[in-house]
Amino acid sequence: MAQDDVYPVSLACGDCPIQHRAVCARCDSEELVELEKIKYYRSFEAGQTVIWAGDQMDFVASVVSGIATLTQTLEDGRTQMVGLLLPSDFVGRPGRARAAYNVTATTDILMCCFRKKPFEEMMDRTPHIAQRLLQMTLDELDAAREWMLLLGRKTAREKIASLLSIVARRDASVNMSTAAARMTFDLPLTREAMADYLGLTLETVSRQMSALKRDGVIELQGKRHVTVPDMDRLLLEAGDDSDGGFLV
Amino acid sequence: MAQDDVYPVSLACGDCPIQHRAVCARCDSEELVELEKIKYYRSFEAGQTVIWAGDQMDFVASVVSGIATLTQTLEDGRTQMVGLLLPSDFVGRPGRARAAYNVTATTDILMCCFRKKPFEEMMDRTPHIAQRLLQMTLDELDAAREWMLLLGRKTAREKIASLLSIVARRDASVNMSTAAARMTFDLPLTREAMADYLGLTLETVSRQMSALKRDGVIELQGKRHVTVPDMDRLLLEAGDDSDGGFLV
DNA sequence: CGCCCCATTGACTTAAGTCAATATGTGTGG
DNA sequence: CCACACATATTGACTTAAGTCAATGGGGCG
Repeated sequence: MAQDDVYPVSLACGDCPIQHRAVCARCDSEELVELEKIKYYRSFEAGQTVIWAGDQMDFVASVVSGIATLTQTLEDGRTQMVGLLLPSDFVGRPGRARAAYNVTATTDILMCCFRKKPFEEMMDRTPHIAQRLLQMTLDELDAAREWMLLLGRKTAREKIASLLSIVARRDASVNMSTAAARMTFDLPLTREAMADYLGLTLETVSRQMSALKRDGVIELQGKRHVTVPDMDRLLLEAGDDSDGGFLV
Repeated sequence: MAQDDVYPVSLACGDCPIQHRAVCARCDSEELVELEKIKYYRSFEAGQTVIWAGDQMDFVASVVSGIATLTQTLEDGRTQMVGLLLPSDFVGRPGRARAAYNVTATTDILMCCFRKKPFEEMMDRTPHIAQRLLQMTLDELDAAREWMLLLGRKTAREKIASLLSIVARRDASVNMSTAAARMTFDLPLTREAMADYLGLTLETVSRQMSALKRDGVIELQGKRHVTVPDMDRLLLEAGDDSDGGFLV
């Protein structure tokens, strides 16, 4: 397992940027005191592996800042990303001893880790945590299913457009900016990571990015900074159901 | 929405074939009494639609017997299966008013429905239910992620072999038969449903089934009855990690 | 400056899709 | 009981989207 920085990061739950969205979101102050006792922070640099599939895992964690990926691989090296972990997302499964997926830091990340045993015990007596985790897991399942539609049925161009709109939407929600017609954001993934996300090769990703640029759907400043002049156009290219209506 | 049979089916929880695996698995007898009050049964014939994506959904349910599918579609009709519902699987999401997916009965099915409002209220005060549902949802998420690897990175032949081994494994677990070298089972899906599951066309499914037959990996009795002379061989064709080791 | 990583582009191959004809099988009514 | 119709499945011929292999380009950092 990769070496991580273990310099003492300290952060009171009350000052935590993800407190309102993380697994602890519903906890009252008493419960937070209890969580403080079993938590510790770890940070990883961009590119580092947080944990390998199959490794013993004695903690569960929340991503505090940065981006990490969950990937699965076939023996011959083909790899598929199966999760994109953003701030407030949860890593690990209570009741499971070993990691099921590779977790890799895509940017520098900070994770709030809970020792697994005490966390599990606490979950058994704290419905707030189990309820919140259930909600988050159901959301992830919905995301996974939308992703399955993308992987199984969309063309390369649609896949790229879908990924770009997902990143744009998330970026808007983080920056509290309203979803405008024209949007600009950073793409936190390499072409290879995009390919692993979308079930494509990196060459195809590159070609389709160029094609979308040529067709005026996107503009590129450098490799990673994207401007979408017309979000509706992008959404159309993504091929999703027109009514971007959200299910409640 | 399709017409369903509402003839009065009645089944005490104590006699329920899925009681030990369903969302109510952890409930004590007192809790079961409460559940009895808010439950009712509905049955659907093979081919019927249980609910359309977007429809109001005033119940959640467990599949008691039979098989149903969850599908998602693009506007132009491309469809992708995103869930295969077997006995004891749960349908619907507490806290959500409308169905997110199309639910279709593949065989005749019986569902144990709970009125949504009272079920949600009960969930809030009954940790056993939320805990069990969390466990089931985490299992589904794992299955969805394995499926994503299949959709994104496997070849048509590997996809078919994977589906066959999943069905074989499930069949074995239902029949309590040990996973033997030689196995025989029914394939409860049409070629089209298989294609929707695997992100392929039905022609490709047909061709690959023929190829696996020609190569001696499977034998067919009629369209739907499959014999696998050597499960290890099939697993190999599925391309999964050799150690079929299960994560706990 | 030059190296390294990441990305782009081109030429060619191939797996899977499309369109279409044919086969198999099942249930219904004459 | 047969024959017809309709569903489902198979197979063939051809097309195409995406993959592969390989060369080239460009930006950032020591």
